[in-house]
Amino acid sequence: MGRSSRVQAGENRARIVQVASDLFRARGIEAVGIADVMKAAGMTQGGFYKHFASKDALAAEACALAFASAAETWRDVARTAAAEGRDGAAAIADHYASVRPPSRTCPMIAFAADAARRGSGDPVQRAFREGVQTLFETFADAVQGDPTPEAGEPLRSRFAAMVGSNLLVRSVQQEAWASRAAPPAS
Amino acid sequence: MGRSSRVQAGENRARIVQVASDLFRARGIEAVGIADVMKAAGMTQGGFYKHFASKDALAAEACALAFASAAETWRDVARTAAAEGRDGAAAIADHYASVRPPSRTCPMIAFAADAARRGSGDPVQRAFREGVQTLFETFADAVQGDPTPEAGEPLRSRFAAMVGSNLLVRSVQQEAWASRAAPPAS
DNA sequence: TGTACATCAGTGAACGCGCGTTCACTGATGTAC
DNA sequence: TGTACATCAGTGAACGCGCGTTCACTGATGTAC
Repeated sequence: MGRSSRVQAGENRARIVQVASDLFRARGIEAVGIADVMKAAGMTQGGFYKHFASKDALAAEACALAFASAAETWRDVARTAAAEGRDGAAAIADHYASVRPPSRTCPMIAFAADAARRGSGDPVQRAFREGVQTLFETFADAVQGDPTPEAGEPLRSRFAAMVGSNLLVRSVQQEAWASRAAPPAS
Repeated sequence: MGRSSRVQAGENRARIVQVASDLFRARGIEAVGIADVMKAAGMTQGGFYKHFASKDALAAEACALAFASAAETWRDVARTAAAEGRDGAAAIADHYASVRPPSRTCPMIAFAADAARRGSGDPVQRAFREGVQTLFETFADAVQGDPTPEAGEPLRSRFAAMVGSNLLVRSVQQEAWASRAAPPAS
């Protein structure tokens, strides 16, 4: 096999990021090797450095993609709920509490420990910070169309409670920590 | 240097667990090596396996110690608050939100990702689950003496919000995510 | 209480392994004329 | 449109390195008499 076309190379690069995003979410950045990622993308590990300067550079892009993917799902959930007259933020919260496969673990939970241990200039830290901001804004936008804004409970607290509950459910692995019944929605 | 006395050996073992607990909380289990732990405990790495069957076995004990240490601090905080007529649970929440050195990172946050990725039979997972239970009970005990139990907000939600807020503050590294002003208390 | 011996906590070097990264090479793709 | 050459995406093996773990050894501690 010789050189791929530029279009193919671009597709290969995108697939590496996509596959890495899923693997890092499921198993953590440290626990996944370059060889694992490249194999899952259908290539050999030698070609990795034709696309990325380092594993950290890939991690930053994969982290950003995970947040972008989650935000898009949230928007869909809120839009569907709004179309049915339900509260978008409550729909997001319900969706968020539902069980998902490891590759769809909330990126805030999957990458929090890594982000916390990296300096503020680190590219992964930056992707994490921007990703949290995006998710919070998506959540806030969904609540603004709500005709019954529950006064008194600041939005950030609701958001934090949602995240904290999910963290405890996933890590303790007992449903007792779920804040509400998980719907079968994906 | 030859053999240590049984008393000294016991002290050495306890010091290894204590030092590992701090290092694992600060940097994560994977990022800390046996050699790091032993060096911090004032010994060489060869002696490690005279005390523990594996790194995982140490991790489980270190995790349990971190939770026990946190729970003891919470009890002190609640006791002091109660003696001054303040609400114990609120005092714990204030303390919890305060900035601490990395070695005093909340064990729920430091070990959550690891615990979530381990099976339910794993010793670290077990230590984590029991530790969360202990912290929650400590929190609940502190609130029971509260003459003004805020009705409507379940205790688990308050607890989850506290944890989620802390997770976001530490990982995003921006104080905007703090649920309340952090007091200088240690 | 002393003495001779067995035990075993701790040392320091080595082992195998998997990791991130590098590199010489290949051959299809892209470019210049 | 064809042809000759340069480019470079991908291959597969190798490189150092640090990790968890093992091991032969040491000598103070603990034990038996």
